[in-house]
Amino acid sequence: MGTSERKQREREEREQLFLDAAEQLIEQEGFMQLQMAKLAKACDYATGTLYQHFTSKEDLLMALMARHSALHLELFERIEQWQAPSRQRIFAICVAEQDFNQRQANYVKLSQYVMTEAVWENASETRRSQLLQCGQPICRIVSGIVQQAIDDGDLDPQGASTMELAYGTWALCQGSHTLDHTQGLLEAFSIPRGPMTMYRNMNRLLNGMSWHPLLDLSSTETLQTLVQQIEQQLNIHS
Amino acid sequence: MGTSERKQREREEREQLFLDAAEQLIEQEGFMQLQMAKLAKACDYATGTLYQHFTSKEDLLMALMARHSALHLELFERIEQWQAPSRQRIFAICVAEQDFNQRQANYVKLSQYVMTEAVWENASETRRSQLLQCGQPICRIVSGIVQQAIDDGDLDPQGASTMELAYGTWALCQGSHTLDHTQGLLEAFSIPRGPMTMYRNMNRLLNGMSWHPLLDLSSTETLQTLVQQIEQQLNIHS
DNA sequence: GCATATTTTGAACTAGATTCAAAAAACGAT
DNA sequence: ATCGTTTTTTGAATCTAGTTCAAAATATGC
Repeated sequence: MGTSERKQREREEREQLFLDAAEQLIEQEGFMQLQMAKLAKACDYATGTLYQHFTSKEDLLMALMARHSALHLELFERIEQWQAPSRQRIFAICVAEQDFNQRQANYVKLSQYVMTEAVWENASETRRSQLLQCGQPICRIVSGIVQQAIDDGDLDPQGASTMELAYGTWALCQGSHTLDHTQGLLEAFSIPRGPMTMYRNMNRLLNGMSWHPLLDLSSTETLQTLVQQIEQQLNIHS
Repeated sequence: MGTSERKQREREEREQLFLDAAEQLIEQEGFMQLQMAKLAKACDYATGTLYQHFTSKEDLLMALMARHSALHLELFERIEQWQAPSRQRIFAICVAEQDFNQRQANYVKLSQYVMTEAVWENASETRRSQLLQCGQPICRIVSGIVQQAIDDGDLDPQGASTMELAYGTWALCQGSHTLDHTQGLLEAFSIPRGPMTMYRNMNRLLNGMSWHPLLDLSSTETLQTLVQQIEQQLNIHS
């Protein structure tokens, strides 16, 4: 009946309200400082009400992550639409992500935290699969680019599945961001901070997949121009 | 004077005792279940005593990590001693790590957790730099292998620092392990579990660095043989 | 053997997540 | 509109586990 639909909608709205407020609080004082009671009060609800939406604090963090990944997806969709050689498109993902993560450092940390057993295991099963679902379209887009490369004859998979190749780029991105965001690590090993290191390594990986056209890494210029081109065309930094 | 030396030693011994016990408890029930009071009791000490060694629970987890990384280092040292072409040696690190992490799944999770802001920021500064120090010899060894490759003419850095190249392999390993250990992730994206995916991607990266001799990835056989060879020669699975 | 300094102890303190019985609100039938 | 019933909200009470600290125990040096 009609009333229950409205209720459902109101419930959904309240959930978004909680998430909005959580986002704001995290913005202000970092996600470690987030407190359930404080959050509830900030929304003029009782603590218990918060627990009608999220089974635990971890569940809430994960919900936040899931919602946030919609923004992330948007990025990928922009690249999906972009008409360009596959090699540029796959690299564009890396560039877009780098920029995205740069600006949402809190979220990189949060996602790192959420993927931890400590958090993962304390969220509801529903939430976990929701979050995994969020990855699906992204996965589809990346696979699509790999597939395009194969179809265009730019990439010979040599027996590897499209997923395997996509996984490689993913792992490299993931690992780079993790290392990047670990306090003091780059400094301890005197690795220059900044995206270029990761860009170069990504292109090495792509070259190693024989993903044409290969990029010449001996010139800093070439890569920098490429990055700028991508940033402009995709309207990154917007 | 003599007495204070003995005291120092006893203190050190007790610290190891705590860490041993913590290790055992984690073995039994996972690191999330570790409780300071329980741990102290298990060692027949009061809770307060535990806090004379570790400023917080996070500090303890980090100490555990630091100690554990000595085992990790051992692995790297075995490879450092190993006389072989640089390309085999750098890949051997990957193989050895894979095996190591396979068997110490708890530690992969712990290290993932420890590198989280939530933990990192709650450990003492001393401990943090201790942990970073632990990475130094490993870093040195990997850099050494890269350097060997350059000296042997197997690798043209094309202007990249040895650290940058080492960083690439590190990030790929790191990222792969993170993804591997995130519950349900591989399954959600139907990526076959097992080390071969990561081995192939690592070799793609190395090929992309033009690290000679390049490995032909079109044959599963070749790679598998290589892995077996490395495992035998390094006496992995021991 | 005694005065002083150091170390250990564990009960008390604390923070903050979670629960749940009571109160309030919504609902639906009369 | 009224009343009995169901659903939702509330927030004080509960609970867990990390951390502290004053008192007790032990060690040290004279």
